[in-house]
Amino acid sequence: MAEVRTARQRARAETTEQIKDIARSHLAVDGPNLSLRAVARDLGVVSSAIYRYFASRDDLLTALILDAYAALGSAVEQAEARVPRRDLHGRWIAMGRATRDWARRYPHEYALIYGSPVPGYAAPRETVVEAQRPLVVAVAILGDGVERGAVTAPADRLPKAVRASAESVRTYPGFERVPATLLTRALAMWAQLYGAISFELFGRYRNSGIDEEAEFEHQLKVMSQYLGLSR
Amino acid sequence: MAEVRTARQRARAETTEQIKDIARSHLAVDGPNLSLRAVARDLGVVSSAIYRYFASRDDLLTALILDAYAALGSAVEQAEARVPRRDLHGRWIAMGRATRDWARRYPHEYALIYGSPVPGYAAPRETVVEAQRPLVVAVAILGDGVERGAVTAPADRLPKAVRASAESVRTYPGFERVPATLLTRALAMWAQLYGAISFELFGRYRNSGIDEEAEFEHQLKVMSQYLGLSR
DNA sequence: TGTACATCAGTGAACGCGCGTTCACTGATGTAC
DNA sequence: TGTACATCAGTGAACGCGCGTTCACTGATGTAC
Repeated sequence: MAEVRTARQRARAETTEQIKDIARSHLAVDGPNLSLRAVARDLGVVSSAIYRYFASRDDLLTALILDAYAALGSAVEQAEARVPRRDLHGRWIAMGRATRDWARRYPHEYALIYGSPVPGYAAPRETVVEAQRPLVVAVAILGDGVERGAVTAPADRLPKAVRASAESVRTYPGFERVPATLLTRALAMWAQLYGAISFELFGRYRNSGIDEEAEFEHQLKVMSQYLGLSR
Repeated sequence: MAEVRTARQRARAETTEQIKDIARSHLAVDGPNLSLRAVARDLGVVSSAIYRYFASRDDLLTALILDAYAALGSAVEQAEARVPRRDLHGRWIAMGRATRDWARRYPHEYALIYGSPVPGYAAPRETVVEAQRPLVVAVAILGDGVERGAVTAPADRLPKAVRASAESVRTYPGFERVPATLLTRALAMWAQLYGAISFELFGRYRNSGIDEEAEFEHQLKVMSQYLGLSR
Protein backbone atom coordinates (compact mmCIF):
# COMPACT_ATOMS: atom_id res chain seq x y z
CA MET A 1 0.00 0.00 0.00
CA ALA A 2 1.20 3.45 -0.81
CA GLU A 3 0.24 4.99 2.51
CA VAL A 4 2.14 2.59 4.70
CA ARG A 5 5.65 3.85 4.83
CA THR A 6 8.33 1.89 6.51
CA ALA A 7 11.10 3.58 8.43
CA ARG A 8 13.34 2.85 5.52
CA GLN A 9 11.02 4.62 3.09
CA ARG A 10 10.69 7.62 5.34
CA ALA A 11 14.44 7.81 5.78
CA ARG A 12 14.91 7.56 2.07
CA ALA A 13 12.51 10.39 1.34
CA GLU A 14 14.14 12.52 3.98
CA THR A 15 17.67 11.89 2.74
CA THR A 16 16.58 12.64 -0.81
CA GLU A 17 15.27 16.00 0.36
CA GLN A 18 18.45 16.66 2.31
CA ILE A 19 20.56 15.99 -0.72
CA LYS A 20 18.49 18.39 -2.79
CA ASP A 21 18.61 21.02 -0.08
CA ILE A 22 22.37 20.82 0.14
CA ALA A 23 22.65 20.87 -3.63
CA ARG A 24 20.40 23.93 -3.73
CA SER A 25 22.64 25.72 -1.29
CA HIS A 26 25.60 24.89 -3.51
CA LEU A 27 23.93 26.54 -6.50
CA ALA A 28 24.91 29.91 -5.09
CA VAL A 29 28.60 29.11 -5.21
CA ASP A 30 28.97 26.66 -8.06
CA GLY A 31 26.00 27.42 -10.23
CA PRO A 32 24.77 24.46 -12.23
CA ASN A 33 28.24 22.90 -12.06
CA LEU A 34 27.70 21.74 -8.53
CA SER A 35 29.83 18.87 -7.32
CA LEU A 36 28.37 15.56 -6.15
CA ARG A 37 31.34 14.97 -3.93
CA ALA A 38 30.88 18.32 -2.22
CA VAL A 39 27.23 17.51 -1.63
CA ALA A 40 28.17 14.15 -0.15
CA ARG A 41 30.75 15.83 2.06
CA ASP A 42 28.15 18.22 3.45
CA LEU A 43 25.75 15.37 4.02
CA GLY A 44 28.50 13.57 5.95
CA VAL A 45 28.48 10.60 3.69
CA VAL A 46 30.86 8.95 1.29
CA SER A 47 30.54 10.26 -2.28
CA SER A 48 29.30 7.05 -3.79
CA ALA A 49 26.36 7.00 -1.38
CA ILE A 50 24.67 9.71 -3.40
CA TYR A 51 24.19 7.18 -6.17
CA ARG A 52 21.63 5.35 -4.04
CA TYR A 53 19.44 8.42 -4.54
CA PHE A 54 20.33 9.89 -7.88
CA ALA A 55 21.65 7.95 -10.84
CA SER A 56 23.96 10.75 -11.92
CA ARG A 57 24.80 14.39 -11.50
CA ASP A 58 22.46 15.30 -14.32
CA ASP A 59 19.64 13.47 -12.57
CA LEU A 60 20.15 15.54 -9.46
CA LEU A 61 20.20 18.69 -11.56
CA THR A 62 16.96 17.65 -13.22
CA ALA A 63 15.37 17.16 -9.82
CA LEU A 64 16.44 20.64 -8.77
CA ILE A 65 15.04 22.13 -11.95
CA LEU A 66 11.74 20.31 -11.54
CA ASP A 67 11.52 21.41 -7.92
CA ALA A 68 12.23 25.00 -8.90
CA TYR A 69 9.47 25.02 -11.51
CA ALA A 70 7.10 23.42 -9.04
CA ALA A 71 7.98 25.89 -6.30
CA LEU A 72 7.53 28.91 -8.54
CA GLY A 73 4.33 27.43 -9.92
CA SER A 74 2.77 26.93 -6.51
CA ALA A 75 3.95 30.28 -5.21
CA VAL A 76 2.25 32.02 -8.12
CA GLU A 77 -0.89 29.89 -7.99
CA GLN A 78 -1.33 30.36 -4.28
CA ALA A 79 -0.77 34.11 -4.32
CA GLU A 80 -3.19 34.56 -7.18
CA ALA A 81 -5.78 32.30 -5.58
CA ARG A 82 -5.94 34.53 -2.53
CA VAL A 83 -7.41 37.40 -4.56
CA PRO A 84 -11.20 37.50 -5.16
CA ARG A 85 -12.00 36.11 -8.62
CA ARG A 86 -13.73 39.30 -9.78
CA ASP A 87 -10.67 41.44 -9.11
CA LEU A 88 -8.84 40.84 -12.36
CA HIS A 89 -6.34 43.62 -11.86
CA GLY A 90 -5.57 42.42 -8.35
CA ARG A 91 -5.06 38.90 -9.62
CA TRP A 92 -2.60 40.09 -12.25
CA ILE A 93 -0.65 42.13 -9.72
CA ALA A 94 -0.58 39.20 -7.30
CA MET A 95 0.70 36.91 -10.03
CA GLY A 96 3.47 39.33 -10.98
CA ARG A 97 4.51 40.10 -7.45
CA ALA A 98 4.61 36.45 -6.48
CA THR A 99 6.89 35.77 -9.43
CA ARG A 100 9.30 38.52 -8.52
CA ASP A 101 9.20 37.70 -4.82
CA TRP A 102 9.97 34.07 -5.46
CA ALA A 103 12.79 34.99 -7.83
CA ARG A 104 14.31 37.33 -5.28
CA ARG A 105 14.04 34.79 -2.52
CA TYR A 106 15.58 32.01 -4.60
CA PRO A 107 17.80 33.83 -7.08
CA HIS A 108 19.95 30.85 -7.96
CA GLU A 109 17.00 28.64 -8.60
CA TYR A 110 15.50 31.37 -10.73
CA ALA A 111 18.77 31.55 -12.66
CA LEU A 112 18.67 27.80 -13.05
CA ILE A 113 15.33 27.86 -14.83
CA TYR A 114 15.29 31.29 -16.45
CA GLY A 115 18.98 31.96 -16.99
CA SER A 116 21.33 30.66 -19.64
CA PRO A 117 20.80 27.03 -20.56
CA VAL A 118 23.32 24.70 -18.92
CA PRO A 119 25.76 23.59 -21.64
CA GLY A 120 25.48 19.91 -22.38
CA TYR A 121 22.32 19.53 -20.36
CA ALA A 122 18.97 18.83 -21.98
CA ALA A 123 15.88 19.29 -19.84
CA PRO A 124 13.61 16.26 -20.02
CA ARG A 125 10.02 16.56 -21.26
CA GLU A 126 8.54 16.46 -17.77
CA THR A 127 9.78 19.96 -17.04
CA VAL A 128 7.66 21.47 -19.80
CA VAL A 129 4.29 21.15 -18.07
CA GLU A 130 5.64 22.38 -14.75
CA ALA A 131 7.25 25.32 -16.52
CA GLN A 132 3.91 26.50 -17.91
CA ARG A 133 2.13 26.88 -14.60
CA PRO A 134 2.72 30.61 -14.11
CA LEU A 135 1.62 31.37 -17.67
CA VAL A 136 -1.46 29.23 -17.15
CA VAL A 137 -2.36 31.41 -14.18
CA ALA A 138 -1.94 34.60 -16.19
CA VAL A 139 -3.96 33.36 -19.12
CA ALA A 140 -6.72 32.17 -16.80
CA ILE A 141 -7.09 35.72 -15.51
CA LEU A 142 -7.61 36.94 -19.05
CA GLY A 143 -9.91 34.04 -19.88
CA ASP A 144 -12.08 34.76 -16.86
CA GLY A 145 -12.24 38.40 -17.83
CA VAL A 146 -13.26 37.63 -21.38
CA GLU A 147 -15.84 35.09 -20.30
CA ARG A 148 -17.40 37.54 -17.92
CA GLY A 149 -17.37 40.34 -20.47
CA ALA A 150 -15.12 42.46 -18.29
CA VAL A 151 -12.28 42.27 -20.77
CA THR A 152 -12.74 42.91 -24.45
CA ALA A 153 -10.25 41.69 -26.97
CA PRO A 154 -8.35 44.56 -28.58
CA ALA A 155 -8.90 45.13 -32.28
CA ASP A 156 -5.18 44.94 -33.06
CA ARG A 157 -4.28 44.17 -36.66
CA LEU A 158 -1.98 41.16 -36.55
CA PRO A 159 0.29 39.92 -39.33
CA LYS A 160 -0.73 36.45 -40.51
CA ALA A 161 2.21 34.68 -38.90
CA VAL A 162 1.59 36.38 -35.59
CA ARG A 163 -2.07 35.44 -35.62
CA ALA A 164 -1.11 31.88 -36.49
CA SER A 165 1.35 31.81 -33.60
CA ALA A 166 -1.36 32.98 -31.23
CA GLU A 167 -3.81 30.42 -32.56
CA SER A 168 -1.22 27.74 -32.02
CA VAL A 169 -0.71 28.85 -28.42
CA ARG A 170 -4.50 28.92 -27.99
CA THR A 171 -4.62 25.16 -28.44
CA TYR A 172 -3.03 24.79 -25.03
CA PRO A 173 -5.75 23.59 -22.64
CA GLY A 174 -7.53 26.53 -21.02
CA PHE A 175 -6.09 29.08 -23.43
CA GLU A 176 -8.89 28.87 -25.96
CA ARG A 177 -11.03 31.39 -24.10
CA VAL A 178 -8.56 34.16 -24.91
CA PRO A 179 -8.80 35.63 -28.42
CA ALA A 180 -5.67 35.84 -30.55
CA THR A 181 -5.22 39.61 -30.30
CA LEU A 182 -5.34 39.55 -26.53
CA LEU A 183 -3.15 36.50 -26.29
CA THR A 184 -0.58 38.20 -28.47
CA ARG A 185 -0.53 41.13 -26.09
CA ALA A 186 -0.17 38.71 -23.20
CA LEU A 187 2.86 37.07 -24.78
CA ALA A 188 4.54 40.44 -25.15
CA MET A 189 3.80 41.26 -21.52
CA TRP A 190 5.17 37.89 -20.52
CA ALA A 191 8.48 38.74 -22.15
CA GLN A 192 8.47 42.09 -20.37
CA LEU A 193 7.65 40.55 -17.00
CA TYR A 194 10.47 38.06 -17.10
CA GLY A 195 12.76 40.52 -18.81
CA ALA A 196 12.30 42.95 -15.95
CA ILE A 197 12.85 40.29 -13.30
CA SER A 198 15.94 38.95 -15.04
CA PHE A 199 17.39 42.43 -15.45
CA GLU A 200 16.92 43.02 -11.74
CA LEU A 201 18.23 39.67 -10.60
CA PHE A 202 21.14 39.52 -12.96
CA GLY A 203 22.34 42.93 -11.83
CA ARG A 204 21.50 45.09 -14.85
CA TYR A 205 20.07 47.87 -12.73
CA ARG A 206 23.03 48.00 -10.40
CA ASN A 207 24.22 51.57 -9.77
CA SER A 208 21.59 52.94 -12.11
CA GLY A 209 19.66 54.71 -9.39
CA ILE A 210 16.55 52.77 -10.33
CA ASP A 211 14.15 51.86 -7.52
CA GLU A 212 13.62 48.30 -8.61
CA GLU A 213 10.56 47.63 -6.51
CA ALA A 214 8.74 50.79 -7.57
CA GLU A 215 9.73 50.30 -11.17
CA PHE A 216 8.43 46.76 -11.19
CA GLU A 217 5.15 47.68 -9.52
CA HIS A 218 4.65 50.44 -12.03
CA GLN A 219 5.34 48.18 -14.99
CA LEU A 220 2.96 45.56 -13.62
CA LYS A 221 0.21 48.17 -13.43
CA VAL A 222 0.83 49.42 -16.94
CA MET A 223 0.79 45.85 -18.22
CA SER A 224 -2.55 45.29 -16.52
CA GLN A 225 -3.95 48.32 -18.28
CA TYR A 226 -2.54 47.24 -21.61
CA LEU A 227 -4.29 43.90 -21.20
CA GLY A 228 -7.58 45.58 -20.34
CA LEU A 229 -7.63 44.33 -16.76
CA SER A 230 -7.89 47.87 -15.44
CA ARG A 231 -8.06 51.37 -16.82
CA MET B 1 56.10 55.02 -31.23
CA ALA B 2 52.72 53.43 -31.19
CA GLU B 3 52.44 52.93 -34.95
CA VAL B 4 55.68 51.04 -35.41
CA ARG B 5 54.90 47.46 -34.61
CA THR B 6 57.64 44.92 -34.47
CA ALA B 7 57.10 41.37 -35.65
CA ARG B 8 56.91 40.37 -32.02
CA GLN B 9 54.14 42.85 -31.31
CA ARG B 10 52.17 41.75 -34.32
CA ALA B 11 52.58 38.11 -33.37
CA ARG B 12 51.49 38.89 -29.86
CA ALA B 13 48.35 40.65 -30.97
CA GLU B 14 47.53 37.83 -33.34
CA THR B 15 48.03 35.12 -30.76
CA THR B 16 45.92 37.03 -28.27
CA GLU B 17 43.10 37.08 -30.81
CA GLN B 18 43.56 33.39 -31.54
CA ILE B 19 43.29 32.52 -27.89
CA LYS B 20 40.09 34.51 -27.58
CA ASP B 21 38.67 32.95 -30.73
CA ILE B 22 39.36 29.46 -29.46
CA ALA B 23 37.95 30.34 -26.06
CA ARG B 24 34.83 31.73 -27.73
CA SER B 25 34.33 28.49 -29.62
CA HIS B 26 34.60 26.63 -26.32
CA LEU B 27 31.81 28.69 -24.81
CA ALA B 28 29.33 26.57 -26.72
CA VAL B 29 30.45 23.39 -25.02
CA ASP B 30 31.71 24.50 -21.64
CA GLY B 31 29.86 27.72 -21.06
CA PRO B 32 31.70 30.16 -18.86
CA ASN B 33 33.59 27.28 -17.23
CA LEU B 34 35.92 26.98 -20.16
CA SER B 35 39.27 25.31 -19.58
CA LEU B 36 42.55 27.08 -20.12
CA ARG B 37 44.26 23.79 -20.79
CA ALA B 38 41.76 22.94 -23.49
CA VAL B 39 42.31 26.30 -25.11
CA ALA B 40 46.07 25.76 -25.02
CA ARG B 41 45.63 22.32 -26.55
CA ASP B 42 43.63 23.74 -29.44
CA LEU B 43 46.20 26.44 -29.96
CA GLY B 44 48.90 23.75 -30.11
CA VAL B 45 50.79 25.15 -27.20
CA VAL B 46 51.69 24.08 -23.71
CA SER B 47 49.14 25.13 -21.11
CA SER B 48 51.39 27.53 -19.24
CA ALA B 49 52.00 29.51 -22.42
CA ILE B 50 48.53 31.05 -22.10
CA TYR B 51 49.81 32.94 -19.07
CA ARG B 52 52.00 35.08 -21.32
CA TYR B 53 48.73 36.52 -22.65
CA PHE B 54 46.23 36.38 -19.81
CA ALA B 55 47.09 36.53 -16.15
CA SER B 56 44.36 34.08 -15.22
CA ARG B 57 41.25 32.30 -16.38
CA ASP B 58 39.11 35.10 -15.06
CA ASP B 59 41.12 37.60 -17.07
CA LEU B 60 40.42 35.67 -20.24
CA LEU B 61 36.74 35.53 -19.34
CA THR B 62 36.72 39.27 -18.76
CA ALA B 63 38.26 39.82 -22.18
CA LEU B 64 35.54 37.69 -23.77
CA ILE B 65 32.83 39.60 -21.95
CA LEU B 66 34.28 42.93 -22.97
CA ASP B 67 34.58 41.78 -26.56
CA ALA B 68 30.99 40.57 -26.53
CA TYR B 69 29.69 43.90 -25.28
CA ALA B 70 31.80 45.72 -27.83
CA ALA B 71 30.63 43.49 -30.67
CA LEU B 72 26.96 43.86 -29.78
CA GLY B 73 27.45 47.58 -29.29
CA SER B 74 29.01 48.10 -32.72
CA ALA B 75 26.52 45.83 -34.45
CA VAL B 76 23.65 47.86 -33.06
CA GLU B 77 25.30 51.22 -33.68
CA GLN B 78 26.19 50.39 -37.25
CA ALA B 79 22.79 48.99 -38.15
CA GLU B 80 21.03 51.98 -36.66
CA ALA B 81 23.43 54.43 -38.33
CA ARG B 82 22.47 53.13 -41.76
CA VAL B 83 18.91 54.43 -41.41
CA PRO B 84 18.16 58.08 -42.32
CA ARG B 85 18.10 60.19 -39.17
CA ARG B 86 14.53 61.40 -39.77
CA ASP B 87 13.14 57.86 -39.86
CA LEU B 88 12.69 57.30 -36.16
CA HIS B 89 10.59 54.18 -36.52
CA GLY B 90 13.09 52.69 -38.94
CA ARG B 91 15.91 53.42 -36.56
CA TRP B 92 14.12 51.68 -33.70
CA ILE B 93 13.40 48.63 -35.83
CA ALA B 94 17.02 48.53 -37.03
CA MET B 95 18.24 48.72 -33.46
CA GLY B 96 15.99 45.88 -32.36
CA ARG B 97 16.71 43.65 -35.29
CA ALA B 98 20.44 44.14 -34.98
CA THR B 99 20.25 43.11 -31.34
CA ARG B 100 18.28 39.95 -32.10
CA ASP B 101 20.43 39.11 -35.13
CA TRP B 102 23.63 39.44 -33.18
CA ALA B 103 22.23 37.37 -30.33
CA ARG B 104 21.18 34.62 -32.71
CA ARG B 105 24.51 34.62 -34.47
CA TYR B 106 26.48 34.51 -31.23
CA PRO B 107 24.14 32.79 -28.78
CA HIS B 108 26.81 31.77 -26.31
CA GLU B 109 28.28 35.22 -26.17
CA TYR B 110 24.80 36.60 -25.67
CA ALA B 111 24.29 34.13 -22.83
CA LEU B 112 27.61 35.25 -21.37
CA ILE B 113 26.51 38.86 -21.08
CA TYR B 114 22.73 38.59 -20.71
CA GLY B 115 22.34 35.17 -19.08
CA SER B 116 22.82 34.13 -15.50
CA PRO B 117 25.78 35.76 -13.80
CA VAL B 118 28.82 33.51 -13.60
CA PRO B 119 29.14 32.35 -9.96
CA GLY B 120 32.24 33.70 -8.30
CA TYR B 121 32.96 36.09 -11.11
CA ALA B 122 32.63 39.84 -10.69
CA ALA B 123 32.64 41.92 -13.85
CA PRO B 124 35.12 44.79 -13.60
CA ARG B 125 33.97 48.40 -13.92
CA GLU B 126 35.19 48.73 -17.50
CA THR B 127 32.37 46.54 -18.76
CA VAL B 128 29.71 48.97 -17.57
CA VAL B 129 30.24 51.61 -20.22
CA GLU B 130 30.48 49.07 -23.02
CA ALA B 131 27.29 47.42 -21.78
CA GLN B 132 25.31 50.66 -22.17
CA ARG B 133 25.98 51.18 -25.85
CA PRO B 134 22.78 49.60 -27.20
CA LEU B 135 20.64 51.53 -24.72
CA VAL B 136 22.46 54.71 -25.65
CA VAL B 137 21.45 54.12 -29.26
CA ALA B 138 17.81 53.59 -28.32
CA VAL B 139 17.63 56.64 -26.12
CA ALA B 140 19.29 58.74 -28.82
CA ILE B 141 16.44 57.87 -31.18
CA LEU B 142 13.95 59.13 -28.63
CA GLY B 143 16.06 62.18 -27.86
CA ASP B 144 16.27 63.11 -31.55
CA GLY B 145 12.53 62.69 -31.86
CA VAL B 146 11.81 64.90 -28.89
CA GLU B 147 14.25 67.55 -30.00
CA ARG B 148 12.68 67.68 -33.42
CA GLY B 149 9.17 67.78 -32.03
CA ALA B 150 8.27 64.52 -33.77
CA VAL B 151 7.87 62.71 -30.50
CA THR B 152 5.86 64.13 -27.62
CA ALA B 153 6.34 62.86 -24.11
CA PRO B 154 3.30 60.95 -22.89
CA ALA B 155 1.34 62.46 -20.00
CA ASP B 156 1.64 59.31 -17.91
CA ARG B 157 1.14 59.74 -14.19
CA LEU B 158 4.21 58.31 -12.50
CA PRO B 159 4.59 57.37 -8.85
CA LYS B 160 7.21 59.49 -7.14
CA ALA B 161 9.78 56.71 -6.89
CA VAL B 162 9.37 55.86 -10.56
CA ARG B 163 9.83 59.46 -11.60
CA ALA B 164 12.90 59.69 -9.39
CA SER B 165 14.31 56.56 -10.99
CA ALA B 166 13.80 58.05 -14.43
CA GLU B 167 15.39 61.32 -13.39
CA SER B 168 18.36 59.40 -12.08
CA VAL B 169 18.73 57.58 -15.38
CA ARG B 170 18.40 60.90 -17.19
CA THR B 171 21.68 62.05 -15.67
CA TYR B 172 23.46 59.62 -17.96
CA PRO B 173 25.16 61.69 -20.70
CA GLY B 174 22.83 62.13 -23.67
CA PHE B 175 19.76 60.95 -21.81
CA GLU B 176 18.71 64.35 -20.55
CA ARG B 177 16.82 65.15 -23.76
CA VAL B 178 14.25 62.47 -22.99
CA PRO B 179 11.55 63.42 -20.45
CA ALA B 180 10.92 61.13 -17.50
CA THR B 181 7.58 59.75 -18.70
CA LEU B 182 9.02 58.73 -22.04
CA LEU B 183 12.17 57.34 -20.51
CA THR B 184 10.09 55.24 -18.15
CA ARG B 185 8.28 53.77 -21.12
CA ALA B 186 11.61 53.12 -22.78
CA LEU B 187 12.90 51.20 -19.77
CA ALA B 188 9.84 48.97 -19.87
CA MET B 189 10.35 48.35 -23.56
CA TRP B 190 13.99 47.58 -22.90
CA ALA B 191 12.97 44.82 -20.52
CA GLN B 192 10.55 43.49 -23.10
CA LEU B 193 13.12 43.59 -25.88
CA TYR B 194 15.71 41.60 -23.98
CA GLY B 195 13.06 39.44 -22.40
CA ALA B 196 11.83 38.40 -25.82
CA ILE B 197 15.32 37.72 -27.13
CA SER B 198 16.26 35.72 -24.05
CA PHE B 199 13.08 33.67 -24.22
CA GLU B 200 13.86 32.84 -27.82
CA LEU B 201 17.52 32.08 -27.32
CA PHE B 202 17.12 30.15 -24.12
CA GLY B 203 14.53 27.90 -25.73
CA ARG B 204 11.34 29.08 -24.03
CA TYR B 205 9.39 29.10 -27.30
CA ARG B 206 10.47 25.61 -28.27
CA ASN B 207 7.55 23.48 -29.47
CA SER B 208 5.11 26.30 -28.81
CA GLY B 209 4.26 26.83 -32.45
CA ILE B 210 5.35 30.44 -32.20
CA ASP B 211 6.94 32.00 -35.27
CA GLU B 212 9.77 33.67 -33.42
CA GLU B 213 10.81 36.02 -36.18
CA ALA B 214 7.30 37.26 -36.90
CA GLU B 215 6.52 37.57 -33.21
CA PHE B 216 9.63 39.62 -32.60
CA GLU B 217 9.04 41.91 -35.55
CA HIS B 218 5.51 42.48 -34.38
CA GLN B 219 6.57 43.29 -30.85
CA LEU B 220 9.21 45.68 -32.12
CA LYS B 221 6.57 47.53 -34.10
CA VAL B 222 4.18 47.76 -31.17
CA MET B 223 6.99 49.03 -28.98
CA SER B 224 7.77 51.72 -31.54
CA GLN B 225 4.14 52.85 -31.44
CA TYR B 226 4.08 52.83 -27.66
CA LEU B 227 7.11 55.09 -27.66
CA GLY B 228 5.51 57.45 -30.14
CA LEU B 229 7.99 56.69 -32.91
CA SER B 230 5.19 55.70 -35.27
CA ARG B 231 1.42 55.45 -35.20
C1' DT C 1 5.82 -14.44 17.82
C1' DG C 2 10.13 -16.16 15.73
C1' DT C 3 13.14 -17.35 12.11
C1' DA C 4 15.31 -17.32 7.32
C1' DC C 5 16.03 -14.80 3.59
C1' DA C 6 15.85 -10.61 0.64
C1' DT C 7 16.44 -5.87 0.22
C1' DC C 8 19.07 -1.95 0.33
C1' DA C 9 21.80 2.29 2.51
C1' DG C 10 26.16 3.35 3.14
C1' DT C 11 31.45 2.09 2.96
C1' DG C 12 36.03 2.38 1.18
C1' DA C 13 39.05 1.71 -2.38
C1' DA C 14 40.00 2.43 -6.89
C1' DC C 15 39.95 4.06 -11.98
C1' DG C 16 41.10 7.45 -15.02
C1' DC C 17 40.76 11.83 -15.72
C1' DG C 18 41.14 17.01 -15.86
C1' DC C 19 42.13 21.33 -13.80
C1' DG C 20 44.73 26.29 -12.72
C1' DT C 21 48.93 27.95 -11.70
C1' DT C 22 54.11 28.30 -10.72
C1' DC C 23 58.82 28.09 -11.97
C1' DA C 24 63.39 27.61 -13.89
C1' DC C 25 64.79 27.01 -18.52
C1' DT C 26 65.93 27.90 -23.66
C1' DG C 27 66.25 30.14 -27.73
C1' DA C 28 64.57 33.56 -30.81
C1' DT C 29 63.61 38.54 -31.44
C1' DG C 30 64.50 43.44 -30.45
C1' DT C 31 67.36 47.47 -28.79
C1' DA C 32 71.29 50.39 -27.73
C1' DC C 33 75.62 51.69 -28.79
C1' DT D 1 76.64 47.68 -40.14
C1' DG D 2 77.94 44.73 -36.20
C1' DT D 3 77.97 43.31 -31.54
C1' DA D 4 76.41 42.77 -26.58
C1' DC D 5 72.76 42.67 -23.85
C1' DA D 6 67.79 42.72 -22.62
C1' DT D 7 63.31 41.19 -23.52
C1' DC D 8 60.05 37.82 -23.87
C1' DA D 9 57.28 33.63 -26.07
C1' DG D 10 57.02 29.15 -25.34
C1' DT D 11 58.70 24.63 -22.84
C1' DG D 12 58.27 20.88 -19.67
C1' DA D 13 57.91 19.34 -15.24
C1' DA D 14 55.69 19.69 -11.15
C1' DC D 15 52.32 20.92 -7.21
C1' DG D 16 48.16 20.00 -5.16
C1' DC D 17 43.86 19.48 -6.02
C1' DG D 18 39.04 17.91 -7.34
C1' DC D 19 35.98 15.38 -10.10
C1' DG D 20 32.10 11.48 -11.63
C1' DT D 21 31.43 6.92 -11.47
C1' DT D 22 32.03 1.73 -10.51
C1' DC D 23 32.29 -2.16 -7.58
C1' DA D 24 32.51 -5.67 -4.08
C1' DC D 25 31.50 -5.40 0.70
C1' DT D 26 28.93 -5.13 5.35
C1' DG D 27 25.39 -4.68 8.36
C1' DA D 28 20.92 -2.98 9.39
C1' DT D 29 15.99 -3.07 8.06
C1' DG D 30 11.95 -5.32 6.04
C1' DT D 31 9.16 -9.44 4.45
C1' DA D 32 7.27 -14.08 4.11
C1' DC D 33 6.20 -18.01 6.30
